[in-house]
Amino acid sequence: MGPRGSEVWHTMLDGAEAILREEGHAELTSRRIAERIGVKQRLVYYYFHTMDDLVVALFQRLSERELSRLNDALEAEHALREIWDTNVGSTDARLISEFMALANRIDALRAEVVHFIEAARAIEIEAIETALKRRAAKSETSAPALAIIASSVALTLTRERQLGVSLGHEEVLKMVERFFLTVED
Amino acid sequence: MGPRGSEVWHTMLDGAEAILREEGHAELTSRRIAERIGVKQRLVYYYFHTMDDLVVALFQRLSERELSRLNDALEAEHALREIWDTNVGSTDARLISEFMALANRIDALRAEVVHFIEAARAIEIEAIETALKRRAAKSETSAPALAIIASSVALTLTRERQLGVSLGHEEVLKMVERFFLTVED
DNA sequence: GTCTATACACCGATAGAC
DNA sequence: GTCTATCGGTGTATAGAC
Repeated sequence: MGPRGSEVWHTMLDGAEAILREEGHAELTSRRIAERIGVKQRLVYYYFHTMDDLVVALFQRLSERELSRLNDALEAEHALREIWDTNVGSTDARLISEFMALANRIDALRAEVVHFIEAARAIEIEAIETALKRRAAKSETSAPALAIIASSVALTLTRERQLGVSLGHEEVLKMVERFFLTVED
Repeated sequence: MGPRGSEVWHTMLDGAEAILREEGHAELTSRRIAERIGVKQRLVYYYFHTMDDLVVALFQRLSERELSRLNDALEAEHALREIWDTNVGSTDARLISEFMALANRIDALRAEVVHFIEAARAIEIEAIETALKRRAAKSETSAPALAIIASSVALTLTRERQLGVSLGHEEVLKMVERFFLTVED
């Protein structure tokens, strides 16, 4: 396995990520990656033993960045709102759906996905608990339940917006806004 | 295009659906379908001009069945609970994720997915409105918002259960149960 | 309606030179 | 570390016989 973390290594993952976002996993081949970043196909197999390894590494890199981002948000004043806005505003639903389909097939990727979901949820639960405590409001509300609801809805809104569906979106956004007003300023 | 709705036509879609559920779209090829149902590959192209056509037809068949099921549930006494239980209990999250990824690539499929989401949501909104009216409770609650929340959460719970994640599931199920007790006896 | 046979493209992966 | 060259396999799709 080639030097993990090297410049070329990152360049290859950059190319792979762009292909996955723009064209989907059917086009995510060693040849397309090499063509895109201007090297020969053989080199991809120098840095990643198999294409599955490359996909797992790509998800790991993305997962680490996202978890780091979530941890940073935890320090912000309005952590909840920041997490929500980012999830709804800059999540790439297509990228996620491609990874989900790939995880059905690649065991190592599925393990990474599970780890990410659990780690992200733990952070989000913490953000919600902090917000609820600060307002000392509705202590009977379950933070884990809210965490699942919020992340589920955020993903759905993003996916549907990208598909071109908007039925009910306005109403749910209003409801979320009302919730924020009760727990954060 | 071969006889749509004929016996062989359905057999082919049955095989395709099984492959998609069990092995994913990477294995959904004309050769594998033919092998699985015991015909020659050429025949697949007699009934479906292209593999994309087959995928679209498969989703349409599934979509029609699901919408019909939802409409039937609307007639039941506890429509909401029935819809919820089916969504959480017998939805195949893997099948959905495979279709989602395919929809990123196949325009005609994306159009079918959009139609399904909108039709299903309309039915679910109706079920929620009926339940809310019957109890004359919380008339300020938005049915479209609840519809999005419920379907989002149901899909997440199903997907995560199949992945092996359970963090927060118990809490959200309790919350749903409490909601049912307030609108449906 | 179902078959045999095949054209053609592209894939993952490896051998081995420089 | 990057390359040329290549192998074996599989995919979509079509020509055309029966």
